[in-house]
Amino acid sequence: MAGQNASMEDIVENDADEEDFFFTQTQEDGDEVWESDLEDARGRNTSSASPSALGANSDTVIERSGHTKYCLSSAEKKAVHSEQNTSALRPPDGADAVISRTSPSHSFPRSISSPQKTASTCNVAALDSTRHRRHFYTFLGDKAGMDEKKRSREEVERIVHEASKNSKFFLAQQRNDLKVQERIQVMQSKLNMLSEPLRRSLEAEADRELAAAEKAYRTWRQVCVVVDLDAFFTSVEERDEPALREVPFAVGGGVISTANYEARKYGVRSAMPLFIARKLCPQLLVRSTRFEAYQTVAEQTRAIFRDYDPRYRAGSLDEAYLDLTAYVHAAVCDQGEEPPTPEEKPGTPLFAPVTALSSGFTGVEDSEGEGGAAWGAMGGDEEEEEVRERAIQEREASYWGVAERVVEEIRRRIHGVTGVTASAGIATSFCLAKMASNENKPNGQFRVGDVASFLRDAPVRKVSGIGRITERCLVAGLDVQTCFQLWANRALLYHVYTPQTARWLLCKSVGLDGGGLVDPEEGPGGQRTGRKGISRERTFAALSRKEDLLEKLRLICDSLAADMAREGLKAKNLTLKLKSSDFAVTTRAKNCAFYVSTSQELYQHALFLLLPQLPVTLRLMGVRASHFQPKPQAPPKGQGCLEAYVATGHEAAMAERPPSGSAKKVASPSSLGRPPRLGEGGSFSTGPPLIVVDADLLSPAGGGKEATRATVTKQVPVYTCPLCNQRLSVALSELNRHVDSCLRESDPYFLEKEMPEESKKGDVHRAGRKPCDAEDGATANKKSRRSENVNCSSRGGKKKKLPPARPDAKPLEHFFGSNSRRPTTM
DNA sequence: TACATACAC
DNA sequence: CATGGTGTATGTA
Repeated sequence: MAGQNASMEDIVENDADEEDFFFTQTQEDGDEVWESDLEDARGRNTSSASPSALGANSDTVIERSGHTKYCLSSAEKKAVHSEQNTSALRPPDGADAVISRTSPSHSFPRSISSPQKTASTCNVAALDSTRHRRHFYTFLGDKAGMDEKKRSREEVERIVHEASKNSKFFLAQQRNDLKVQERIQVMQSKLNMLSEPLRRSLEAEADRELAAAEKAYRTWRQVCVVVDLDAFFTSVEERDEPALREVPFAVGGGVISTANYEARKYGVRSAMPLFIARKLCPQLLVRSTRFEAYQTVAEQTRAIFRDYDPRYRAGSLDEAYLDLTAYVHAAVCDQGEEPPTPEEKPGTPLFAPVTALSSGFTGVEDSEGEGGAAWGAMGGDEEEEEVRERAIQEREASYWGVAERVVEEIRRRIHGVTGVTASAGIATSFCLAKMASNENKPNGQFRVGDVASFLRDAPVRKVSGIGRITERCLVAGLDVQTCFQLWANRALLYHVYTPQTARWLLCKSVGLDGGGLVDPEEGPGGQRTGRKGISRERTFAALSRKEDLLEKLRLICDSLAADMAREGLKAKNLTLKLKSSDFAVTTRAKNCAFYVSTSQELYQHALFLLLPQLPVTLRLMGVRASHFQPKPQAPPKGQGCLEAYVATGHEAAMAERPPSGSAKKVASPSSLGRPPRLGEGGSFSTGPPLIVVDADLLSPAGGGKEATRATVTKQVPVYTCPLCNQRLSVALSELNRHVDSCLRESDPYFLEKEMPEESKKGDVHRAGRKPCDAEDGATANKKSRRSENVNCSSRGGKKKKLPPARPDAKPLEHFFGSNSRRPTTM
């Protein structure tokens, strides 16, 4: 990837402040977005392709420094593909630079590029002058497709900038950038205070942890493979309509999901808004997504993966993690050979021989001479050792050769069955395989042979899990750009990051999975944890009017409830997400007293979270449900509600209850003073909002966990208000009043339904709770909104937590009023 | 627990 | 004119 290499150097070396804007990069090299991780219905049927059926006809093999690259066939190969990063293979000059930058004497004490500033004194201009601008452009990915560029990188930058610079989005990005900049300043001042003794002890700690991680995770024989479908969405479309292949083409809606390689030549990228894409490439052809088709293809590929690793993990529709160790071992044995044993290559700290590195030592392949001793002591009979060594290397080569042919076969089969090409990475850990899968796409594969040389010059950003922000912190804060530098500055990591994060970074720097943080991509041992949450969110043209916002909320809740019903989920925790028209994001969460699942329940609780935030002008709302009710797996027979309640307390009783709908009266709903409305099924969006207080919501929660039903009925009951979670030790009539007041605040239509018109307004906020906002009444009356009243500019002032029972009126920050009444998009 | 952030895709 | 949606995890108070 000569082109890629050039761009990376561009990024790394070009500190010039030639641009007067910075822009955050969202996603540099993902091919696809918008792919939710649909349930991987991994079957356990392990039909197995014969290992001996390996394709032995790889067309292209390029081997250097232990890395091997395969190409399916040159005819199938896209033109954009080119050489791999050669700088990683050419240590001398690059290595020198690296060493000098990271030698202890340089890394401590830290020199700081800009004068010490407290975070509060930062301003855009000052930050601007010290900025590595190029990191912050959006959509300027350095992937293949740019090397035959019809548009130069500079041109793309200019166009993107032009289209972005006056947008609210852009301003929001700048705000976020400032925050990150403050973080970096904090990091730097922390580093300034790092004493040499402390640095040494941190380094020792880092080395201890790394040694432990090496021992626990380093493998030399595990065949980890990451398979990734190329430009997935567009590839599927192109398969069905080959003419699309020849023209710049993308799949997406308002935002590009995937651009084909033609379009990428123009700078069109995933996550790029369509209007910018059109500026870059006016003739761009855009289609909307056809998820069913992609899903079908994904399932076809998964059937193939299962043949090689029944425990494979699907990272997404277009990505899978396979452990081919067993398969490859079997294949090697089938060839009448003997796979190398683990003992033949004991794990060794990767960068440990620093002195060897600085003197040009490049790793295992250089097993002759003095450097080799660092990787495996050669003792005793030298000649015998050499013979043994050679035999090992032969078996080694054979082993990985088989692995590469297996992966090639997998890719060939994928292409044959689905018509879509795939790229793959092969390595001894998944994080390395993941990095490698990007080395040689499209339609190529890459094996990490010599880990040290692969990582030495690898930009930290290539590590899955190190994103834009972390990269910036590492580069600007620690002057760390490559994985090797990450390792070399490990003491600093332990100083500025939490031990957990530092450990994780350190592990990645040497290509180790694990390290404490759970990697969503890799996952420990292929364990699949059930889903933790489910959410729906929607962007729309900015809205201010209360009834408009509530309408959106209802639609979202309807949709979420449908999804939850489909999966049989009931949740106890709800999070409301708001994005104001200026792109500031706020979340508000609450625990519900009881599990909720219906649209009505979701709506009531979400409303309770939303109302204290009003007035706001929003462009997005979302609701997330989490803390699910445990699924009734093998429900214990004969154990009724009561026993469960007594045995394990209220929670267990909740869990044991039959699904909604059956008898569950605890407190009479009719006692609320008005007729119960609406049965179970009705969709919320079909009628006006209705208040429904499920009988379930009003169950008494006794004075303690040990309380039984019997005692509850005898004592003064303690109720939990279903909306505000307040525990009330009151008579039922008093409870009813309380609930009414909660409802009054959470449902603007309540009064219309319950009271004569006249009495509405003055009565809205009487229940002893702080009014959400003085304007509520006006809002409900469809008055047009003043906008200048809420500009609460206090940055940095910590928000007080909102006690669920008495939410403060807390308008969103950066409220920019808007009276836009455009038709909504939902 | 609640909230803000970061990340992947 | 105009910048997405779903899910996971961590840091912090």
